Amino acid sequence: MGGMATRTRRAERREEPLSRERIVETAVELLDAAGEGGLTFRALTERLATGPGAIYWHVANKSELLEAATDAVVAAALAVVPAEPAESPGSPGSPQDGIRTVALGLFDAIDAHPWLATQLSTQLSRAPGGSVTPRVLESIGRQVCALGVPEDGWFAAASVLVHYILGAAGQNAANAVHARVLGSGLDRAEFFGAVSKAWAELDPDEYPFTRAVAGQMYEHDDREQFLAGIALILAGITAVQPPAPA
Amino acid sequence: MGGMATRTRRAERREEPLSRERIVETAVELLDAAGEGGLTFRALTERLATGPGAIYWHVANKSELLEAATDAVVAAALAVVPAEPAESPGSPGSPQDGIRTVALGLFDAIDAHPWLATQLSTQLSRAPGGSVTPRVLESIGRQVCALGVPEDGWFAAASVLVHYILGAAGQNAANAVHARVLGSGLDRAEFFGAVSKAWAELDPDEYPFTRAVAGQMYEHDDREQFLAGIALILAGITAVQPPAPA
DNA sequence: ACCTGAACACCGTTCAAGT
DNA sequence: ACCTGAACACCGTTCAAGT
Repeated sequence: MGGMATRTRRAERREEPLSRERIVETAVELLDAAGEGGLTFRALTERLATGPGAIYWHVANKSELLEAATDAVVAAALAVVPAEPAESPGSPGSPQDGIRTVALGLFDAIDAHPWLATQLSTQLSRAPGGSVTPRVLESIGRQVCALGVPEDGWFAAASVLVHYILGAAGQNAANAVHARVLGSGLDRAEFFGAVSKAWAELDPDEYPFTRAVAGQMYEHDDREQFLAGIALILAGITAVQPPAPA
Repeated sequence: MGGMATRTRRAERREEPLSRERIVETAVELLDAAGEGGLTFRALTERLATGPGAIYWHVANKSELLEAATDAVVAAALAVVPAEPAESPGSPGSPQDGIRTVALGLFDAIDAHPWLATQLSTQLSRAPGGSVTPRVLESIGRQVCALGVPEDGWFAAASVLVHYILGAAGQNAANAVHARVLGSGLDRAEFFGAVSKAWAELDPDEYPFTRAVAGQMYEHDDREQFLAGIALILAGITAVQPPAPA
């Protein structure tokens, strides 16, 4: 919607009136910048140049604000994946591709907003009346259906997928944060070196598996590893319920 | 270690000197009683009849205390499962049984201590130097090995299992807490009724899967549902890597 | 070495008062 | 209807001082 005079736009981002939307937007910025501890009513009031009362006029409390922030980011992340998986027969995407797309969409969203991991897990459990649980459930549920899983297997398949995606993506994001915090340059190597070292010092009799897997854990590409887990689950889904006959 | 005189035991639980162990023990009690919000240095000092400084002498800060509490409970939960899965050829437990045992052990521990779910997820990501990550990883890793999975598949298999177990158990525990809070009597039905109702009111075009799965979600036994997910994963593990030839 | 307890900086939330 | 900002109750943590 172009304006004719650039002058009238001088108000820029200043003084647009406070709104729930603007508050949520600012909350996301604070969370991105400093994690869960960065979202504070003081920081919010400073950034929005108001008092706490103004915020409480638009938002009930902090947890509602967190829920709204989570929902906004998740909705944006899932908006990219097409609603109808592989609609036409000749279309390029298999249901498996659909699941990978949704999974990677959430993986990347959590990578970009590490606070999402904790928040999503929390809200999947609490606040079932909220909008974020149905959103996530629906987006992967559709792909599960498209896979031809019979109805009584829907819940198990969706559960395993959701919990794995959230858990693995959360761990990846946390690792990335650690690496970032430790310094710049060879962050990643340093961080993983520290972990490997700690684990290598474990008692070989008590922790043989952990020691053996320590290297494997960080050697490969994150997304590749993540997708290996998805592949395992997909194999399980189709093994439990043989694919529908053509 | 029997004492001869019962009189000398009169000190009972009173006035045993403050120790890190006693602090952690009390922390677990507070967490069990009132969840994560129940663990406070004020509550701790009151219960232990000291000042905050005394606690800080034995414990560095709150997050170290949380980690210690988590480790204590997890260690106790995993102590029941035998270290060596199906050692002798004729022994009753298959590797699959071993995995189910570990999974249910964690499931029950989280059910008994709902705060464990969040804590475990957090500590699996952060604090890789801690003791709880190796403990969990090792206990299910051994079973994965026993399953005959080749070494390059260890990480994926263990990842999927750990994340599913923690996620699903956490959700179950949260549901149980909600039901408990809502009242007594037909708690569970009421709580799930509320969720079902909220979901039934979703737009049928936008949320067909969520609506369809809502009933399925709460109809069946929790543990049975949980084990269905485990079965799916086990199928995936053996499908990706065919069982070793006899 | 171990404990006391006042004090500090900070948090979410409320509310009478303004416009 | 929407915003201000002082005030409240509570939090984790510190530290000089005791024993």
